[in-house]
Amino acid sequence: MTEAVSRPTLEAVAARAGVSRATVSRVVNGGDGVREPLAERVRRAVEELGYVPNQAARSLVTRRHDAVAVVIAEPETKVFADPFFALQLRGISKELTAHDNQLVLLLTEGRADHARVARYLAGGHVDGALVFSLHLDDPLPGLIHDAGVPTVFGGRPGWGEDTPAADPGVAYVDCDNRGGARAAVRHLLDLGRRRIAHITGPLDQTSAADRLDGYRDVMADVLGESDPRLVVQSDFTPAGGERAMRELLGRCPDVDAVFAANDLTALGALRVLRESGRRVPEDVAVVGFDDMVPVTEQTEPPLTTVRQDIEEMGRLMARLLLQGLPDGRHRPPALPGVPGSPGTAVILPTTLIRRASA
Amino acid sequence: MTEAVSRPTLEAVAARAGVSRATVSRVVNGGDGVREPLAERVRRAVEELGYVPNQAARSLVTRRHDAVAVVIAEPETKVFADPFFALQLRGISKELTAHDNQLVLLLTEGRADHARVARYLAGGHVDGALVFSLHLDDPLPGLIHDAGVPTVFGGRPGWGEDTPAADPGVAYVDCDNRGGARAAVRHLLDLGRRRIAHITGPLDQTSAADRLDGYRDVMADVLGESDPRLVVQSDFTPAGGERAMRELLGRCPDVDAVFAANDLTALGALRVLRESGRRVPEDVAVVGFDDMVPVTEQTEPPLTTVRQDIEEMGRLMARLLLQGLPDGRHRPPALPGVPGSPGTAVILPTTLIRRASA
DNA sequence: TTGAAAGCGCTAACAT
DNA sequence: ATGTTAGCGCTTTCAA
Repeated sequence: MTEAVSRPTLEAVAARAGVSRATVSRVVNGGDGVREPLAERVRRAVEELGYVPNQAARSLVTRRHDAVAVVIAEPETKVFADPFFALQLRGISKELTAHDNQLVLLLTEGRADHARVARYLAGGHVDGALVFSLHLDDPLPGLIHDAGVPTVFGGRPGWGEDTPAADPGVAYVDCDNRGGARAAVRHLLDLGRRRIAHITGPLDQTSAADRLDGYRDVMADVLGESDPRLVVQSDFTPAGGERAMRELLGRCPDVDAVFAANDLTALGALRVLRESGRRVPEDVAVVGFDDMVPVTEQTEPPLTTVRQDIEEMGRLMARLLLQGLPDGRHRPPALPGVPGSPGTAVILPTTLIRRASA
Repeated sequence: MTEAVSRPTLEAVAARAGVSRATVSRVVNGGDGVREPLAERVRRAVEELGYVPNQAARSLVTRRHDAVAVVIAEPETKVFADPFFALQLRGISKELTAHDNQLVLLLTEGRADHARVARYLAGGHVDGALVFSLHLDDPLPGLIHDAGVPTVFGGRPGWGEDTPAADPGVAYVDCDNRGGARAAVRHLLDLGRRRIAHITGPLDQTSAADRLDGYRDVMADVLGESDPRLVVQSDFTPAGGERAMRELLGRCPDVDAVFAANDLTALGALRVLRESGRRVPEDVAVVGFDDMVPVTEQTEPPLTTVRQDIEEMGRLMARLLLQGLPDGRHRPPALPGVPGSPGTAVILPTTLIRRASA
């Protein structure tokens, strides 16, 4: 195995360049206030010695780390199976990189990991945290809150004001789940469908709950009352979508449209519909949510869905966090129209993308 | 946004408990050599103040971080699309967690990121690095080497002894790619097939090159000479597998077996074979590599493949790294039969799993 | 513009 | 068994 080598210190560079440590430090940190011939000597010494600042020492005095943790409270398998996270991470990664911050990905699966993550955050390894995929009863937000690290959540946090983690200052980025769901259902109604079913996501996540609310809004509005058997709970996965669709076909064989809580769910539903001999969209129209292009364009038929810009959500989360951080070298400009203050919520719009399935 | 709070220091805990800093430090780090009544007082003070050690300060003196970086030199999209990484990470994660080390995932896509990652490693954030998915001309190993961080590679590194990164001390974990490939091809021969094609992975990765070598070993051995048109280069993806299979069908319509470099490739090949009206395995037998269960069991027909224990590889990588680290509190016991010295290579066996496709 | 010196919060000798 | 003290490598006043 490659062995650890002992790295040169500021002191060594100073000695080599024949200057004081302070001068080297100045040059390394941008070089303001050091005259040229000297600065150049220092740069050469840095180069020759292969000097890299020791971050522990630096952080100890600056209290900055130029690193941000992304905490995902899902098992690896799920994280890696769902393109949603990939897109969000890509957005986050781009924004952080642009401001010279390192992304540190913290995966947690189960309670034991929670404590470890909390310790990591409280231990001062990072300047802030971006937190995802919280469920209603999740203890993680409480722990993170206690860790005292600036945090932005991905998706509206689900806890009420009476929980230990309640904090009027939570910042989060989300899309207009309820509005998007309304648009989807309205579209199905416009198509003349009346027996419109909804396959939900896990209802302990606000995104799923909000989409269900949107569905109900429109159904109640237009049809007065909605048949509760048309709603089946599921879990945002293709397998879950299959199960739900079977269940649905069993209890309401007359269903003529399905609004699936996300594209992966729609994928499963589509499979079962085909299996059962239903034509899409002739017999049953299907609408998804997310618009994960690799999924939606390869379904048979191509999926009509509610588009949200997932990568942009990631980018905004990162930007919101960086903005709120105490002065560092690398703060992005304030978001226009978005106060950088605590408690900010950014809700991105959704748009219906019409393809062939509805 | 949740604001940063200023955390209590050792000093504060000491004052509250009415003891010296050293005593608090001892208690916090295991409590050896502190008598009970005192220790308890300290623990209470820690609790009341919500004290968490500052890692920067601690690392500065101990030179330990209890954190390990996993560096993946692929774009996020690919990392998250390929279950391979998920499995490997799970193995790594389990082993690290068991020894109280934090996993820090560093994704790099492109040269710019390389420099950043190198700085991160050299900056002393982690005790070691686990590095994946290197291509032959990759500058990353050189940079990582210069960073002077103990490293274990996933897969045999591809660079020769003449490159800047050459180091007789590289440690890596791999599976028996060549042997596995031989077994696959031999199996196809035993089935009576003679026009056996191979769809390769990206040949700048040793795993792909080794599998190709295994294929050639057996073909040359048994058939004397092999038709070069039976080998098509691809890239380990389903889409690549489709392209390659089409190409293959075009130039050798008489092909009666395909050894695909991995399961994802086989998946694509299977699709094209079905499309072209070939029956599997009657007309064309197909063997994959990896045995990613979620893939292999859902193909039509179920895929015969060469199994490697990916999660175990991850676990071993982590263990190898931890073992080689200078004394810390959390070193795993030495691997039986595996010298913990630099330059260790662990090669895991592969086994042919017979399903319906060959 | 440059250098000297203090100190970030912690651990580990060394004293007691 | 407990306390005292000297740094770890860096940034940042403050003086020169």
